[in-house]
Amino acid sequence: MAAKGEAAARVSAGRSERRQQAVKDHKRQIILDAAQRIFAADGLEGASLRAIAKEAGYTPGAIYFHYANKEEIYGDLLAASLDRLHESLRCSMLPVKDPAERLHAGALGFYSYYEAHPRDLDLGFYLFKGMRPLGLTPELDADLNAKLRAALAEIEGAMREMGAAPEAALRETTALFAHAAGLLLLVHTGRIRIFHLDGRALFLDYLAALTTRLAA
Amino acid sequence: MAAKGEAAARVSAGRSERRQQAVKDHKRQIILDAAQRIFAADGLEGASLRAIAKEAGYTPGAIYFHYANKEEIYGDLLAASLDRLHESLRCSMLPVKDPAERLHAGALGFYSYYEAHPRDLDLGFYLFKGMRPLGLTPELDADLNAKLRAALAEIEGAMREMGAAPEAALRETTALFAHAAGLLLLVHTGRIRIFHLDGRALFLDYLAALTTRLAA
Amino acid sequence: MAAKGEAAARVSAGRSERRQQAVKDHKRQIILDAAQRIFAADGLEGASLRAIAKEAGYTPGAIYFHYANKEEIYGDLLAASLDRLHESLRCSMLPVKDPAERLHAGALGFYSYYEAHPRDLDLGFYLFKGMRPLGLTPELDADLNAKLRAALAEIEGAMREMGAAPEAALRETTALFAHAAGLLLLVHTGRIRIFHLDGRALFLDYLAALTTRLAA
Amino acid sequence: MAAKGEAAARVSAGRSERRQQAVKDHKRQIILDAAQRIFAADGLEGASLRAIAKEAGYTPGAIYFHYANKEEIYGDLLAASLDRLHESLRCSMLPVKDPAERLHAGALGFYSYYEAHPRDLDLGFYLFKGMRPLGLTPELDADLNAKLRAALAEIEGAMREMGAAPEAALRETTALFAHAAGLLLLVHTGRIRIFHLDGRALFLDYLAALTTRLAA
DNA sequence: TATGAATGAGTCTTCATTCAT
DNA sequence: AATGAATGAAGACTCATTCAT
Repeated sequence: MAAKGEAAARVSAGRSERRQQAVKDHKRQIILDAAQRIFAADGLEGASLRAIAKEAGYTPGAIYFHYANKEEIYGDLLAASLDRLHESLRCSMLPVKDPAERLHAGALGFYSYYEAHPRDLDLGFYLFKGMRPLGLTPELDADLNAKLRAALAEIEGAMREMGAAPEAALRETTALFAHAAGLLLLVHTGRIRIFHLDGRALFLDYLAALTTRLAA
Repeated sequence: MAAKGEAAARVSAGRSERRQQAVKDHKRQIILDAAQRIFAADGLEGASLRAIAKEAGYTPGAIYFHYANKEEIYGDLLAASLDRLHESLRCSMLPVKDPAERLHAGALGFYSYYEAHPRDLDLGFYLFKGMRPLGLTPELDADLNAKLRAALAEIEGAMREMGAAPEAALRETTALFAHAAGLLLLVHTGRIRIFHLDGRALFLDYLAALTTRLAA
Repeated sequence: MAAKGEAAARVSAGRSERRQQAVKDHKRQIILDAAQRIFAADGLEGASLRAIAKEAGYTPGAIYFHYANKEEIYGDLLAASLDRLHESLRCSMLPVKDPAERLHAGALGFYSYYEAHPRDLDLGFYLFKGMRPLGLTPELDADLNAKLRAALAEIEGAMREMGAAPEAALRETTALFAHAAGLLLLVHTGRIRIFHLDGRALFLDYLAALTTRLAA
Repeated sequence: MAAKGEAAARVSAGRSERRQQAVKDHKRQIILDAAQRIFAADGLEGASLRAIAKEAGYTPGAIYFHYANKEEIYGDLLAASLDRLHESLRCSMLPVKDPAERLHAGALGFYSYYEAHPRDLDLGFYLFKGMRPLGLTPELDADLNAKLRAALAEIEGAMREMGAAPEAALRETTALFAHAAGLLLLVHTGRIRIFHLDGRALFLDYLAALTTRLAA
């Protein structure tokens, strides 16, 4: 009877644990959504923990039960953003059969995603405020890198299907990433206006040259 | 004799004015240097007026005699950086006769400058804190843009000497700028490590493709 | 039994809430008292949030948990003062039966209150720093005006009992208020000394004339 | 010859001194006018020495050659205001023959002056920030009091011509002053609106009662 | 006489974080 | 799990005043 009871307890504990975990995740999500809204409205610097807490319907102190600190929220926010990016790429590439066209779709999808969500790019690079090793734990950092790689792997894959060697595909994907990021920086900071040019047009130019290169 | 005395006085006044101006500039320079150091150590966000003043050997209030506000210091810092960039490009391009080689020298000089001075790139883009266009007055902003364009004009010129049409030269210069910026972002944030690649090598790849393109 | 428990819980919750509210009010009171002391010592302009916080045994930031800003403290201070005034008037008028005598008691009580608390009058008029209507929110302002009117209504009531028409009572009350304020200004600034006269004596003269007027 | 030379020198010194004094006064006047403008625009608290200096075309430090400190400027400002008040009263009373009418004209002139120049009343009472003996030297204070008395003496004189005993005239003048000041306080702070009454109308009521009193 | 530079103390307010309850 | 309270350090900026030149 005792064993039975224990087993039941264990099972019950398992269920209860799972439920608790679900509740926990849900609350984290609520905070995350609030952070996203605040962050979208006020930017990285403007978003204070107080504001996020308020938006989430919590007091500032309560946040610390769900997140160790502000950086962790940012990490989660970035992870979610990268997941959305990945999903977006998948959706736009999946229906396309031809590898070259798939590459085109994916690359443009990448550019478009960050064109539409400037803050997300900001978030992705916000560590670049002077190299301070701040924030993110190595694990979290590794996790974020993996997510980014996973998203870019879609594009890399298309290149390989086009016949690119693995190293070449990696190099071109990285270069593509850098090019898009650089252009978006110009676009979002308004610096592109100096040149009276259009970021998307320039990106299409780059894509055209890339396709030629890969075809050769 | 009276005339002579007046003339002397005028000259003396001119000298004194010039001296005063020189002293004034020198003081601004001291503050600017201090800002540069603080800024290099703590990043754009971390650099406080208090810290800058302390580093410069001033009280916070004293700064306001030389600069109207923090933004103005940033503006000056960026202007100085762009001037140094321009000077650096000129030095590395001037001795080179062949246009293609000059382009190569200039482009690499551009990349190298920001590779060596990560904060300067950060400074150049620091408005990208979430799209708020705040900060720099329109005049200052225009001035800074002009300085950037002047520096890039060196590279643009080389392209034109290689036979590129004006619009093409502008497009390619902008793209080059964006590509370098994107790569440097990857490098400085350490994100390049995800791909186990070298930023400079990637930039050289880009340059090679560009040269081919312009030659065609 | 469950119902009973719930009921108990509800009661307990009610008690706890009430207790919390009491604690909150108490803390506000502590700050208010500190503000009153600082304010009495250094005047309205001299009283800084820092000083108030220190006097209250708080850090400056802690004040903002209890008050949104400095103005709100002033508002509370003034509200408390007006309540004390009202209470004081009630106490001095209540025991007096004869309307004329009650008016006399009330009016003199009014004068005496501000004679004894110079800063409170200052507080009441502190918006007069050059007509800028800033400060108090409209709601708070309305609330304070209501408190003042409530206090003066005691005097107005006595006038009406003496047979004054409503409009006359209002006019005379307002005039009485103005006269007292003007005299107190002369007294507190020491300007009354120019005339070698006594403020209270002058106020009694005014009261005598007023009584005659109302009797007619 | 020596004597003659000395005399000439003395005379010349006298002239030069007088000229210097005139220049000095003129510069003080320039500062004073600037202060008046700034002060009218920004109020007592808002007017900073820097702003006044700038408005006067001086640097802050230069002000200290003409005024010992800010308070002294205020003192001069008040003195000038009181002179203007006096002049204003004289102008409005002089043409009126009948003493009762002259009193009326003077009293209303007094009210009107401060009604039109709210800041001047503020200035006159600004010491009332908690009794601090700040600022004005005893001599300056005495001077200002004399100016005020001189202005009010016009009104006092009219009362005496109406047959009032000296003490009664002084008392009534002081009371009139206080009444006007109290009403103006209510008007300028907007507090009069609580009562839905008009300051000037109330003052006229007061004047009517006063005239009756003095006629009796 | 005037400037330009500097001081030093001060202003109010915001922040991420901690902790007793 | 959450609150309400509090910390303490920091933020940019302003002030009247002084003083060498």
